[in-house]
Amino acid sequence: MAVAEATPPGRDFIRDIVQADLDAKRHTTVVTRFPPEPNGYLHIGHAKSICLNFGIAEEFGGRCHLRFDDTNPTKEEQEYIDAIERDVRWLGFDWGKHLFHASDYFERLYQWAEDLIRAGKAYVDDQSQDAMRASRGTLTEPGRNSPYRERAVAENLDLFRRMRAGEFPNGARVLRAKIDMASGNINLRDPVLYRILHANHPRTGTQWSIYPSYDYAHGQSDAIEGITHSICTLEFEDHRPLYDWFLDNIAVPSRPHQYEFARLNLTYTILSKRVLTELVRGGHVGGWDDPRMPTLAGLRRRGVPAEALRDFIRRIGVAKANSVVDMAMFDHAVREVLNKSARRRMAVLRPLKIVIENYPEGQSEELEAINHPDDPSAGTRKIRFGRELYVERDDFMENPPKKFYRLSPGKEVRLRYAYFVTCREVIKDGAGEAVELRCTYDPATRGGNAPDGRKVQATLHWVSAEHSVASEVRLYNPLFMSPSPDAANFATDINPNALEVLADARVEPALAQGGNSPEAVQFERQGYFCLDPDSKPGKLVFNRTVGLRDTWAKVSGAKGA
RNA sequence: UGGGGAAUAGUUCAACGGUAGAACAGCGGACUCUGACUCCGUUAAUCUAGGUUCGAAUCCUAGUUCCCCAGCCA
Repeated sequence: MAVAEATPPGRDFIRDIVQADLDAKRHTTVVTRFPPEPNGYLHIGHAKSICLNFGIAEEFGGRCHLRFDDTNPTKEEQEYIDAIERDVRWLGFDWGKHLFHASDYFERLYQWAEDLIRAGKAYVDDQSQDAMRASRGTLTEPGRNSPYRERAVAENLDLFRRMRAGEFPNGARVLRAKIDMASGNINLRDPVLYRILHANHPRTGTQWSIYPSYDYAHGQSDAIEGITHSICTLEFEDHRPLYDWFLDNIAVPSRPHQYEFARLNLTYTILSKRVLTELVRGGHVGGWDDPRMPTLAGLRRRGVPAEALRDFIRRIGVAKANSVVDMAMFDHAVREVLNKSARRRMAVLRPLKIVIENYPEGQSEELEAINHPDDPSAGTRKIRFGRELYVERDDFMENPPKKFYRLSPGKEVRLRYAYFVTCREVIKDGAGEAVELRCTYDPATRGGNAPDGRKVQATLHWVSAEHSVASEVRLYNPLFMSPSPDAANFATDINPNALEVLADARVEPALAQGGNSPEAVQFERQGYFCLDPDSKPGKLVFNRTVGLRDTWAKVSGAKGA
């Protein structure tokens, strides 16, 4: 069961159908299923399907099954099975005892295939794959009947049993449904029900040497489980007549119906298992859980809360029109959740040293900082102030443009929770790069307010040079440079700056306490971050989940940091 | 040129013969010890052409554009 959503679930055409079926008493309970093939990791596109299927079951008081569509042992692995279960749970859904596999039904599917043969509705075809392709016809021309199409029932039965017994090599024969080689719908041109595959199946081992096709297995599996609404993506729309054909020609225990919706697409993102697999295998990313990946594992490691993902899915709705959702929509959903929950901390990503000349050497003091501006119960913490500090390099400009509110020579700003400071002098290296600022502070502004009421334009985050902790910070940008990347040429579109490693960041000591808790934090004025599992006791690694909205970056035309 | 789908603000989704609305993005402003958050305001759409109707995004006709299908993948 998912945690309660802050906002009610949306309405969509599928929920309307479910409601109508319930109203018309066509069903008493709703049963849906999420049917992943364990040949890769789940991604954000699957999250849409998961939220739809589990969400509907929950809202209408029904149930949702997790069913592995494991009909192709040449592509499926146990690692993926485990990852899928982990990811669905993390997303916030529970299938209870309703965990199934298409392979649970192999024997029944096989018997039904024999039934079809006996009824003269299926036959064993000896044609080569090429010959079959050639006789299938084209989009505009009908196909031709196989020379084996009128084989006697007894011979079909014998050959099919021998296929099962493993007497023939891979590809030697297939079992096909006898439907209509002239159909305008190519799925109905005598589709393959079984192919010979001498392969080791993650669950059934070498017990089988023939495996059912997706089309043959899916609807019947639905029927066995009593699925009422079998929800899938648009590309299966023209498989529906075949889905129905099997259910109409086999003595199935229930009669499910298939409905199709448009899959999710996101700007700057490719959601194709083939491409994601290649990204991993080709070493373009660190793994399936690389935070640059749109996988649930990657998003989780990046720090995206499951709640934000669910909320995002709810916002984008469900329809039948192909669409591409703006990544900004996703970022917004993430920020919305994190803004409410994340504790505030200070961290300097690209440090620039400042020395407070009128602050006593060898001295430091504690100041109080609040942990969450909108949640007093989050409490406060102490932060250390001293003579030598770090501020963000981007917060200083020697020759600032008009609207630059931050530090520049002669300018006074506030250091958050601390004092007003004024930049007096810029120390540069040989290349003319500022390496240190000499500043003064006003002791009367302790805590951040001036008794004389004078204002400053900016408040900067900072850390103590002595007390802060050196850390690594990893910033993430879109994996692809193009807003609509082409899956066929993805390699040339990979963004070389998708991962930016900041090796010399300095974070306030509070971030080094509390061990490796994955809790999300906000680095003030920067974004939301979480601890990466690469962190070690002496070396913390933070991932930027998403940056804060940055109006200044837009105004200044700076590239997104 | 066969079969199956889809077209509404920049984007995603509503409106189910009766005032075209929301969210995100954008723009302007208020507030602010985060150029964040929050709040206020605002720009902006029915693929085209006919028809039916008192009234059409919705129904009809004809077009246009886009997506999917010729795996022994799912």
